[in-house]
Amino acid sequence: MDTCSPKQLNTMKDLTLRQQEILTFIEHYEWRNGYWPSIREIQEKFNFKSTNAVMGHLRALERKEVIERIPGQARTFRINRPDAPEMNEIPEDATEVVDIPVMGDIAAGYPDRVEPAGEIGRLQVDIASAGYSSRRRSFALQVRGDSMVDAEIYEGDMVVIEPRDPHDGDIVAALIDGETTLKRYMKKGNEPPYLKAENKFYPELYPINELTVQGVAKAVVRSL
Amino acid sequence: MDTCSPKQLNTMKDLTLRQQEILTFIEHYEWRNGYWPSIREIQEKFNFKSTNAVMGHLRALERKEVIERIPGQARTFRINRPDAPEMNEIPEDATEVVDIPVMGDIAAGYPDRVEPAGEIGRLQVDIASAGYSSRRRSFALQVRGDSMVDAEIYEGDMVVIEPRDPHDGDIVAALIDGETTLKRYMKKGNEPPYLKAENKFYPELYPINELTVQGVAKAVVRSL
DNA sequence: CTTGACAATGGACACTTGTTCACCTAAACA
DNA sequence: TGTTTAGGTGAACAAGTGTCCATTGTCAAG
Repeated sequence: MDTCSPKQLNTMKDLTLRQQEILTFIEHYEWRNGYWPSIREIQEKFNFKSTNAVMGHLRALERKEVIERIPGQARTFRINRPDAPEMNEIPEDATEVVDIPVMGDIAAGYPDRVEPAGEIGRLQVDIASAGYSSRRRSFALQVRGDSMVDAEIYEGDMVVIEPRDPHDGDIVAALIDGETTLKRYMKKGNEPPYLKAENKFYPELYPINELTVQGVAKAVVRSL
Repeated sequence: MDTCSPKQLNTMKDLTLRQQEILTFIEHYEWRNGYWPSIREIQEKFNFKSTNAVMGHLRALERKEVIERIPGQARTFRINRPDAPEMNEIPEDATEVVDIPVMGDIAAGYPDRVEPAGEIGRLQVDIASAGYSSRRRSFALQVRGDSMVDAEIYEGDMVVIEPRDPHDGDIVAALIDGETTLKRYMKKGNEPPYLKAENKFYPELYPINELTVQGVAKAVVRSL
């Protein structure tokens, strides 16, 4: 633990491959399930024959201050993410911000299979303005195409989707022809609902059934 | 200014006062700590003499489908939000999103730990102790004016600012005339840097000094 | 009065889960 | 060559924790 080459510090990123895998699994598990994994669940995931294999890694992660734990208590983790560097004064009209990891791959239907693709980057979103209500299981989609330009949503933007039933006028993520696209959900009175592209050059209407809508767009995020 | 409070979102009508209290505590606890409470922690909070008092309420909440639990497993809850039915299917190209619940009105600073004392506090939550505590020095600004329309940033958008040193071409939050505004930071070669509005009708250049730049815009968020 | 929902007590039991001790292997140093 | 570090096995223990039993009391509705 000495080493002491001047620049060498435990800067959070000198994790072993194995340690990184463990960490990723823990974070991912929590996202999928809403609660943290137990030691033995981690053990099982990595086919360890002993819980102590997990313990070793957790101790390492704790030593490197990547995670925090409450000794003796079940399924209690805390992930330490790096802080932004300190700088100038914070404006008074600033609002608090959410940290959103953008993960590279996700399983088709998020059940089990999530291999450590790791995160592509992190987005930070002001939560109050994003209007989240669902704590987890929201996800982001990257916009392809120009079908929503009239709503000022452009190619490459990230759209935060919250799974829930749409109301008239909502922008929704809809599964059409096996692909997820953004459309505006329209439902007037007792008429059957339909989906509509927000581009005057795409005056298409789409039929809709129960399973088409995957969620409602809550916010647009454009990374700069 | 909507405070992103957890309990307001599920206005459970058929819940007893006591059940509502329990539910609120569970949500609040998870909020503060990043993991769920154990039965006995709930018991202690309400000064029950028996864990079975808690069990009764939890069973009731389950029966009313307000919460879900995994039998026999510790600290595993799932809150059924009224407006969020079970997700249909997650698109394959979805990216993962984790959000942190954030209380609204702590904009002016980063308050120290505010314990809800005996009460089920509704006002302020210690973000720092939340599981995801992260780059909490970042902040968001709401855009006023049209000085950045050419960068497709419109009035009302939220811009996420990360406090750090700018590079050429970055969009920055700058303190000009006592007000924080968005400008593009320009620095070519050895010439002194300057700030520039992204609107062809505002061809202004602003002098810059060390303290002007408060941070770099990382993302634009538009609430839908 | 009876019934049923709601609220709570007290104690006991068994599974879940974190933790630890002893011991092993392989690679990296120095 | 010994020493350290990362990674792992195996078994066992104790605390954390969910669960269930039997009982008591209140209160509103039928």
